[in-house]
Amino acid sequence: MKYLPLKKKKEFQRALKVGKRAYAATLSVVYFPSERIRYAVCVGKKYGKSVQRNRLKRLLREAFRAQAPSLEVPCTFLLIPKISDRYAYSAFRRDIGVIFRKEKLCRNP
RNA sequence: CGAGCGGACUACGCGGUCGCGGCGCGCCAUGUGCGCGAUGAGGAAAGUCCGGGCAUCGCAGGGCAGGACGCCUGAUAACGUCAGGUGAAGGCGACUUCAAGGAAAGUGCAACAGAAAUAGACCGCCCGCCGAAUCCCCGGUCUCGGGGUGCCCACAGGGAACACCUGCGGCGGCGGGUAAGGAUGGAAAGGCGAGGCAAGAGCUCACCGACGGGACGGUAACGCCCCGUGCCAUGUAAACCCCGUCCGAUGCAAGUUUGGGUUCCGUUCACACAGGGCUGCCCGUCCGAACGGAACCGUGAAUAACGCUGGAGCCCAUCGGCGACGGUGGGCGUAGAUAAAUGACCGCGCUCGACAGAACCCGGCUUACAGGUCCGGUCGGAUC
RNA sequence: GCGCGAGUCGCCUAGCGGUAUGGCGUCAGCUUCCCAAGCUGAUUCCGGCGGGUUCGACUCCCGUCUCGCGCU
Repeated sequence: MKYLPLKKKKEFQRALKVGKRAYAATLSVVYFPSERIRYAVCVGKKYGKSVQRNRLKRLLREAFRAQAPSLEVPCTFLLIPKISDRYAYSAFRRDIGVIFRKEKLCRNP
């Protein structure tokens, strides 16, 4: 099962317009229900140079991929990390799980 | 052994599980799919500072403007790059650094200090004349008037004399000569020594430097030697500029294909000198259309495909060359994304892992960088 | 990706080869019963950073850092 990325600028604008927002310590999430599980990460130039940005995107994708199988309701997600000096995989993975439970999107309470 | 110099290379490794990009093959039978296989960032991929390829502008032509470069010879597709030399500067040395043409083509600038700044004469030195020279104040304004200070000193000779005359010297004034010396400065009209002179001065001479000419060596920059000229001309051209060489513009968001069809309406400029393109301007040259709105069918539209990676390619051997590099032969197939691919976890090892992520492609430059490996010189110390 | 521009006092600026100008601010004094306003004086920058050219660089040249803008 693949998780599809969002690509077009219009899709991002639509998500930001209709989606619900949820927050955790290391990142924010915008989501709305859709037919399949889709996601994107938002990492602009303010997060650093290309090496730092690529590293951040890899960590977010890996954390999302680890938590996604527990989802019950298929949605489209935008992952927006908070700016920091150090980014950790374990913190992203934990906070994504926290948000899923808080928004009642997964089976295990 | 210590210190230092130059060059080349490398950029954590191995195993396992789950994932990512495009590619190939297979399957389910077309979707926003599944499986297998090999493959997948750099020495700087960076900054975008130069040079090219490639593409479009009809051709890429001439001139002006503008820009870049600047010792010589070579390498190269080209370069502001590289190699080998020359010169200058630094270092005991290995070696390093240098935008290194022209200042008698012209213009500009040179603060402060200093007597004087691109030329000059304040002091000084010397010669001549003078001692009612001269200096100060007020008025006037360029011919001056009034008031005050002031009739120099020492020595020698003549002389009755402290008068007066003469002489040497000092002090002061005026006129002239001079550019040796003078607190400065980045720079003071070649330097230094001797002769010469009233005092001085390339005025004269030796040496060094500079300039001009010639011979020799070198492809050349240049080196070296000889002869001549007493020497005139500060610095700055990364100030304007002059000389020589080179440069058409725009850049893959270039550009090509699809991006619809029919009907109607409107605007602009034309049927030769107006408009538009090539170019910032001129010459020259080319073109007949361009744009906007409405209705119906159709519709993925900053999209899709191409450009997009086989190229001045990389590696090895050999030959030519001091070298950059070139020739020949053999081998290799090596990212191609587009919200944009290398990660997470576990185990082991060690020196505990820096700077950092392709976006059309190459050649350089510059900048960032934890360490590690190899090679070749140098200096110092000790021992033999 | 490609092409441009700017960094001067705590803030905003001027100047563009000769040790940096003005305003706001801050501090002190005068004025007032006190405050504000006003007046007077003082304080503050060695020029984003590193080299080079020059006697001398904020200024000219090169490199670098940061910030900003344009092209779809």
